[in-house]
Amino acid sequence: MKDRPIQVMIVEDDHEIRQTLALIIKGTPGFHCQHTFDNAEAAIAALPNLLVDVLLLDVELPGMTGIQALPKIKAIKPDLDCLMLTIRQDDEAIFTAISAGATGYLLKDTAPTEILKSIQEVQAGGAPMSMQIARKVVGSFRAMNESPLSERETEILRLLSEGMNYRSIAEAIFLSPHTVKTHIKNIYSKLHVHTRAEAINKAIRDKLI
Amino acid sequence: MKDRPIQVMIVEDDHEIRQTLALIIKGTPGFHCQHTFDNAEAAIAALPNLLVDVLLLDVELPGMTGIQALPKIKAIKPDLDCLMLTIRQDDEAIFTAISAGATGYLLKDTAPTEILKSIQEVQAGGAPMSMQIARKVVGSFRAMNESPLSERETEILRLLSEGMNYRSIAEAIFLSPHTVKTHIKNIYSKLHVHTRAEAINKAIRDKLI
DNA sequence: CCTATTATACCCCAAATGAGCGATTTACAA
DNA sequence: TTGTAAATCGCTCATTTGGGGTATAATAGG
Repeated sequence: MKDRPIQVMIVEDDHEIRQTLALIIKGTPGFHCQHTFDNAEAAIAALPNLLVDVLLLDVELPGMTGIQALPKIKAIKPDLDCLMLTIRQDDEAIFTAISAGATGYLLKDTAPTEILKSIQEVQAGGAPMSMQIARKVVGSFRAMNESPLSERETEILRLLSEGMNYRSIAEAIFLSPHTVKTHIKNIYSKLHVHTRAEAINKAIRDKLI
Repeated sequence: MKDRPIQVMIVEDDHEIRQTLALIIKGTPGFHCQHTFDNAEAAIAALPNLLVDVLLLDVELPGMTGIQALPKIKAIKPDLDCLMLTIRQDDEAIFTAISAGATGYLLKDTAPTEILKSIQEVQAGGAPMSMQIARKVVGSFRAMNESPLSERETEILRLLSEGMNYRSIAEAIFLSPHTVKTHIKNIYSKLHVHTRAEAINKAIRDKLI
């Protein structure tokens, strides 16, 4: 890879934390930190002219938040690796950030040495997360709230989502079309929807099918 | 927490790897490893009577694979933390495993000390992943393949998925119902589907909406 | 034992859908 | 300049859908 130091940029409104991080990074061989900002707006304005490998970005910032800034930053430098720093472990914020392009997500109580390690890990193609965060991320892959639908209903809903009509479904599972219709009415009722479209939408998003 | 050693169980068909792991774990203070198996069937049969905190489970096993075994294991001990071991970084397998309840996912070339660390991390509520895996997991939150649909079409498809009919959509975005209908026909054509149900199904799964 | 749930089946009917044909305008790339 | 894609608007018509009912039998769960 490259032999030059890893250029780290910091966007963090807390003066104390910002300086501490910068000092630690600058004091570590192989790391450089020339650019620090206390707000997202200034960082975005300066970014186009800077050489940066890894960005430490606070989530809770005055004015534009880190979450809001992230898409704009990625628009300027799509390949920049962004590590989010946060005090809160807010599920929503985590997933929003990751969707917006954050590569890792660290809690602010993470030890400085861990943060340095995370920066290296990001450079090496990893996705460092505080372990609490990692579990949340992994957990969201399941989120298998047990279905309110019966097996039969789930089966019918799946066929429905594949574009089949009453008659086809009835033939596929050896029922009367009337019965299929009744099941579908019950499905709608259970999912609190009134159309096929809503039912499929909800079913997929809730991982029912 | 507990003061007793962490009880680790290993299911791994490669004799070499299994013994090595067991020796390392047994040789480390705070860790115990009394139960090792070379196939999933035997492990599942024995599991109900064993005291186990963490399971190291090989993905590639003869007979029942680790992936297939995982749901059965979780059915017996829902709170058991399972770390999957694999040589391949197969996207599908990773997500299947995580969905089935794997807590972490390690590549077999992970250093033994890292594996010990991962076991501790799992016990502490984390979700250890090899860094390549972590990036895959994080990456899958985006997976924003650019859409074949135009903006207008995407907008209409979204409204469609919310259960609106032609007329409602037309009113919502100030168009003639005829136009809405034409757009929807074009959507079907682009997605290669013939019904609303299929379109919504495909759109959600492909992250178009 | 009683009740809720599930799975099954039927009827009527207004409204919505999808297939099959059109069409014009704008805009941008080849 | 000639296409091509996108966005807009129009028609007809057979088929499908969803809401409103009702009803039976079997199987749970309390």
